[in-house]
Amino acid sequence: MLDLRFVVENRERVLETLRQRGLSVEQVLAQGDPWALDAERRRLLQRVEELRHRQRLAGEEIARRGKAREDASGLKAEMKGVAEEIKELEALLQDVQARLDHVLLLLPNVPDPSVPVGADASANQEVRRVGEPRRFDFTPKAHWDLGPELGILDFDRAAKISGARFAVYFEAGARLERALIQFMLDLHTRQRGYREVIPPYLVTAETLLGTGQLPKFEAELFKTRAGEKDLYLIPTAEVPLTALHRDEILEAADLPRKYVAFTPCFRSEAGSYGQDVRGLIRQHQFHKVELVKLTAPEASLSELESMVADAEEVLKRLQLPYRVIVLCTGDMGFWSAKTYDLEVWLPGQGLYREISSCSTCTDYQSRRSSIRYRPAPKEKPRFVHTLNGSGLAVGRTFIAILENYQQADGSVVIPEALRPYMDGRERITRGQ
RNA sequence: GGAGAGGUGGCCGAGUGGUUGAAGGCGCCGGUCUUGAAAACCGGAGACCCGCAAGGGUCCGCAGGUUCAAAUCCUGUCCUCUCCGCCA
Repeated sequence: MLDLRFVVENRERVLETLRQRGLSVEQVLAQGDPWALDAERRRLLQRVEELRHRQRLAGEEIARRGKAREDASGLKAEMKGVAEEIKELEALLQDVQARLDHVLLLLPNVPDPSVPVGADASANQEVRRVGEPRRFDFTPKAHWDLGPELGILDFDRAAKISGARFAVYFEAGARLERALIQFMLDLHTRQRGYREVIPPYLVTAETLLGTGQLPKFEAELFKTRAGEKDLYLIPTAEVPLTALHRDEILEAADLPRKYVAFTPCFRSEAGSYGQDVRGLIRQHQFHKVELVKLTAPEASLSELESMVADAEEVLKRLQLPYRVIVLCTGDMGFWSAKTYDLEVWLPGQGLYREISSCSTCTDYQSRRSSIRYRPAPKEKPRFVHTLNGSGLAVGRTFIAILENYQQADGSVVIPEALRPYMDGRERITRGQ
């Protein structure tokens, strides 16, 4: 969430952010006016603190008179009234605070000044293109044809077992998926300085509140129930990784903190009916290697650039053509201040498709989650900046390999970088 | 799942309802001593929030309750540990 003080002091900027993101100002303010609520909160708080101070002093006096065997009944009676007044004011305060918190959670992050302003994806800007799309002397197929034909992907049986938006991987398919995971983890841990983590895949509502998925995006999540307990399946490892240091104060020397995790991700994809229904593009369950960094505010933007480079390195080594896009204000995620997408070329579909998204969330998540660091000994703690990025989405990388490395006979050549992870195998062919 | 124990400052650990924001120890910081360090001795310091400051407020897992007053009493809840059962 945004800093209350920032909101109070930068009313125009906050309203502008809502507009730039294509959100309705009226609709958000209908949930509560943060400026009016804050004024009310201050008024109540001041009064409560004053009474509490009186109560404390009177307590000491009563104790003193008790020892000295003096009468304190009048003071006690008076304090009873004060205690009641405090209770009443606190109830009011709690209500105002709750309403204020509620609105604050619904305000999105303020975009970085370098982000292009625009209403939707059409205002996104291409930053660079890397690699040349290969020329085919035959018509390249889409992975949803290639995979089943090779016997390594089975959507029909997945539908039988679990319904739409699931896939079964067989043999070389399963092996390729596993090789990609291993390859990416090795790259990020050995050469890019990330610490490997296996986090929980089920998290509490509180954790999701900290990263921003709740309360606004509950529909996208799978919720589980076991007895009295509600837990959510993670939509991305960003959630547990960012939450690792919730309620902690880190040392400046510990920054940047860099984590990489391979996890399955679960998304309900509510509201995407009819979109990307074929193939692996949009599944309820998919694999991702996720990068997360906690940094000092000053380092945020440069760390974002280097994170994008980390994700790009995977594509470069797999020799997949891609482009880098900077998302405009209207297309960015709710809690992001700046986002780069990597889009890989998919010849079977003739388009560039998102395969990674790297963002800095500045202090939006760290404030919600209370993740701080101490700039120097004795100094006041400050909120860290949180960054996250896919490094990469494994399923979509799988797609890219199938489509980019397909041969006229329907086989798929395995990129050299992956061969060590597949027993030196060079090619996936039907029936092997 | 059953039975029990417990959650206090960076860590360990004491705490009779009222100068206890909290003894003591470890660790930490400063000093004495030493060529330097260690040891020893002396002194200092809880955290967070608001505030330029003075100062104020909050915090003994969390949330309620009793009371003039709660770390201390009551209720609920979460978590941890031990034993038993089950299980990858």
